[in-house]
Amino acid sequence: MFKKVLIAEDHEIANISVQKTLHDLGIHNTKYVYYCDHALTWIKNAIRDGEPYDLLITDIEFEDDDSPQEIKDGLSLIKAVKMVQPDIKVIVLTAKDRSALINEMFRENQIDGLVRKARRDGQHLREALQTVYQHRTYQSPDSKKFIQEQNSHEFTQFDLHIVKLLYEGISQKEMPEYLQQRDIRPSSLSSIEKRLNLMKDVLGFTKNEQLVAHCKELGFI
Amino acid sequence: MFKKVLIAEDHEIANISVQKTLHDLGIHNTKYVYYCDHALTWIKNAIRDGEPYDLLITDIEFEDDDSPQEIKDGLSLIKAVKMVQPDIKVIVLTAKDRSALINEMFRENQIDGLVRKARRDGQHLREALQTVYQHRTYQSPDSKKFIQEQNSHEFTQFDLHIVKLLYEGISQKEMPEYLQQRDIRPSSLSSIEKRLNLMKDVLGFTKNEQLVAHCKELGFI
DNA sequence: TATCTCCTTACGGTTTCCCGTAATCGATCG
DNA sequence: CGATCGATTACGGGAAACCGTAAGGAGATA
Repeated sequence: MFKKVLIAEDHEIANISVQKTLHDLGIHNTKYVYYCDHALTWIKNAIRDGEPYDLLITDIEFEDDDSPQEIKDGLSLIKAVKMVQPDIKVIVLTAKDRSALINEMFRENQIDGLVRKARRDGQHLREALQTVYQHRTYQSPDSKKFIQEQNSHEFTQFDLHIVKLLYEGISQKEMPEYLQQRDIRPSSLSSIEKRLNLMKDVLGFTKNEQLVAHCKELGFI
Repeated sequence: MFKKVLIAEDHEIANISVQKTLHDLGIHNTKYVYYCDHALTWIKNAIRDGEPYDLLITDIEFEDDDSPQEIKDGLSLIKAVKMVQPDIKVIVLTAKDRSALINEMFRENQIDGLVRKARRDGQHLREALQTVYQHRTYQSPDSKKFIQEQNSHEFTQFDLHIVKLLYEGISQKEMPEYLQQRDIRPSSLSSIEKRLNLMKDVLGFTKNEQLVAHCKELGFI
């Protein structure tokens, strides 16, 4: 089993449980941190000392507080960590379902396991630890189901831009101007309308309100 | 300190930590359940056996799964529990900030403590346990701050109804019909428009998209 | 260069939404 | 009973969004 594990998770309550789970599995050399920046520092120091971590368990969403951080979310942390230690195993622990981002990370071999914070998450974490230790990838059942449901529409950068503008209160009529300023193409009102229609159609929505709420909920914007 | 505590929390990882926290404080007579219905049953049985619980620690959001439940969320659970045991102390543990609902529960003396799942939530839970045991109420600092920020607009039932309809993809034009069917008043298009304007005005929004996303994010709908 | 195709843009008619004003209703009070 | 005030509803003009169709442009191919 893994020997040396780093846990990056801002919620103290979640952090305690992960530690306890590892402890129960006989992993005693664990370090837990509440900030991404700290996580990266510990990873680097461990390499410097010739005793690198085997595994990083990290959340995705980290809350901002009064101590400003360089790295603000788990995905950025993973990228930074993989730069300095490409062979480290990574298990992601997340409350939200961000299928698009997560799928991409799996494809790029940036992560080895995904556990969604849900009813049986403790069990799933144990399974993930076992599976990833055997050099296989793991996804908790909830997230698998969700990803299957969810692959109905692949959002392009353009899609996300216009949804984000909607969320910021920009009217469709004003959008062409905004998009041109940012050198985003296409930029015409027609294209925006067409694209919004397509998204709503695929997702079974009738109103932009639903689309914006949906994207917000999934963490796309 | 409390002697007998019931924990209702669907996430196994959160549940483990709460148990551990209680254990560290010397509270060993704890029961943890993953469903609201189970929680109510245990409360009732404890009363029947003459050994009622001192304290209920409960989440608010419970995820649906394949085992259908009578009580689907923490607030309903609290109401049901208070019916059978009005003197039980209640600490709520929640990830989202539902200031309106929570404030109401505090006012009605339905809950004694509120801990938001955040960076220092373990610490806050310990503080809540101490404070509530002394018959005082407790709110974790995050939630206090949030409630202050948030009191810009007090959403009425009517407000939430129309926002919810928007979220469901109903056009404003169709809303009067819906509202009349459900005996909600007022129901005219004018009233709906006026109310939407007021909400957007207070919150500094220009579009319904923002309003819906905002309410969704705060768990109002 | 001519042609075909795909993507983008332009345009016009219809619906919905927005917003101000005026009429109606209902309860309270002198 | 009439007056008054607040809340609700009705209405109408103008703006934005919606939707189908047609025109324009860039790239690929022969």
